[in-house]
Amino acid sequence: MEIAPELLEAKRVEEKRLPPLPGAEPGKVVTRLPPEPSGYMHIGHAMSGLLNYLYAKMYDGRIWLRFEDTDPRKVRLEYYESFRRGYRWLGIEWDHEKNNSDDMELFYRYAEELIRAGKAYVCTCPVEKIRRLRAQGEGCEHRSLGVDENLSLWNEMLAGGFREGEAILRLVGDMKHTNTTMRDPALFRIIEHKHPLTGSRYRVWPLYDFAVSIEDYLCGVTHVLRTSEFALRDELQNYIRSLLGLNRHPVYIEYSRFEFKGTPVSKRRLRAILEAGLAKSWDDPRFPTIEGVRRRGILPEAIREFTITQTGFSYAKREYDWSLLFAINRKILDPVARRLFFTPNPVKLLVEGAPETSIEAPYHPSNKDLGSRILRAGDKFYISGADAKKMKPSEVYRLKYLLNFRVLDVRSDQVRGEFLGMEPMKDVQIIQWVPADEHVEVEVLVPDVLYLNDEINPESLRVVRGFGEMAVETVKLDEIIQFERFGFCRRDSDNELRFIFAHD
RNA sequence: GCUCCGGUAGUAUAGCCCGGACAAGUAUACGGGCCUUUCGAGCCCGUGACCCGGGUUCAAAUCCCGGCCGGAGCACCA
Repeated sequence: MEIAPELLEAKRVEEKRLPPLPGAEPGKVVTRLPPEPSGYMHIGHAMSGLLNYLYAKMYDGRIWLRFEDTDPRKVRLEYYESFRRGYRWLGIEWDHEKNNSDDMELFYRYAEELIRAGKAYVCTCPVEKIRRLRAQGEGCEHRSLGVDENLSLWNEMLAGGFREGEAILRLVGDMKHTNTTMRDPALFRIIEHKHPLTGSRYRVWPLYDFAVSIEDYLCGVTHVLRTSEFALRDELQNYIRSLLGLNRHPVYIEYSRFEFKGTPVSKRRLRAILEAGLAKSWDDPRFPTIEGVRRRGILPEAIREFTITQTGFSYAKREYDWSLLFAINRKILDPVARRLFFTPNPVKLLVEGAPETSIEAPYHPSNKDLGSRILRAGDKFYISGADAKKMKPSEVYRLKYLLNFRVLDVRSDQVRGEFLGMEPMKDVQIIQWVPADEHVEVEVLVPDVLYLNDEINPESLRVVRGFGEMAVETVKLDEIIQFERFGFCRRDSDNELRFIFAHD
């Protein structure tokens, strides 16, 4: 029985679904993308963002893009854009956008409300003392200050009466709580540093838990999908909201970070690579940054499918093998990528008796829409050095689409053979080639993992040079093609024939 | 150190809540075969896992206890 292939395909896609979201009602789900614009977006952000987006979509809900930008010292304008660009590239469409720094006045009002309710106090202890006391589970003398006194201290903070580090606003929590985040956490601190969006207008900045609690309420967020380092904060954030009468809490789902073997996402370790001179920029194809991953030829659809099929809400540490992502990428690429000839480390080949001719070669073995090109040939060629090296006299090979030849002799700089005919022969090794007088120089960057066994891999980027057939010039910037028997490569430069190897 | 949370093949996961058709499913990787004018794709076959020990039960990957290992948090970062 014949089954229409498109039905099979539909079934395949149908099966790839995220597990149901607890407590989700169609049409009512609201999620959020909460990047901190303090670095370039990387693949971990991408997968986490995708999860939030996909669930919003799955339940016909809405999603916010909300920048968690309340540490002026870390935040930079270019990073906001990095995230917007990254999300867009992934096909994530957000319904609303805002910054936490938009709501400073509101945060101040809520702070005052907390102080008036006797639930927050200004603490002027030195940091070390605060840390020590929190560890010991004991409060300091400021905890018992009166509301009026706290109010005037708070206003003094806002007015600039304290310098950075001299005073913070703290929540009245529970100094004995086993969840240490509940032990009178800091709500606001003073930062004397220009913010890229608000300039010098504010000097008292809310901390994460305070800003997030309020923003998640304001945005009507129903589901928070985030990595596990936040797990202990659910309780705190719910508590802050309830003190403020904001009694609608999201469902929290936490999971371990998404990391790839040999490819750290930590800024510290990536910077070490940069400082060691092993990479020049954050968009290096070996980097897990979105730009790096994109340059490497990974498709957004692949990341999307990967997130849906290979991901789970596991707390256990995980380290994905790149091959898992490559396999998906390859399956997407295979039916649409043009096939071209490339001869790395080329060696000359002379086929005695080969006629002057030209052949038409399809760009794809089965996808005819991709068209074909004409290759002209005489008796002189270049073939891949690796192929030449394997050849032994009397062996028979076929230059793909062109002719068969028998090896006469093999030297390090040239292989000589005799022409055996044009028609394909059975059980003959087929190799790629370019005409000796009609080819272009091609350079392929081959990225590998940055770290091997926890140490910097000094050979994480290889450069392969060789000759490509003339049609390589028709490959557009960003187009991903397959150099036959070499691998899928993306053109990385507009004016040079420089490619980046994705995977085989 | 303290507090949480985990541990299913090399890797990533399904199953665990509600114990039984799980002699553990899938993907990837690996091995073999078929197909193919690519060492790619596709198709077929195969190797490979419930951290350890005890307990509960007719029955445990699933429940309980202990151990070991791993992760996260213990910020005036997010």
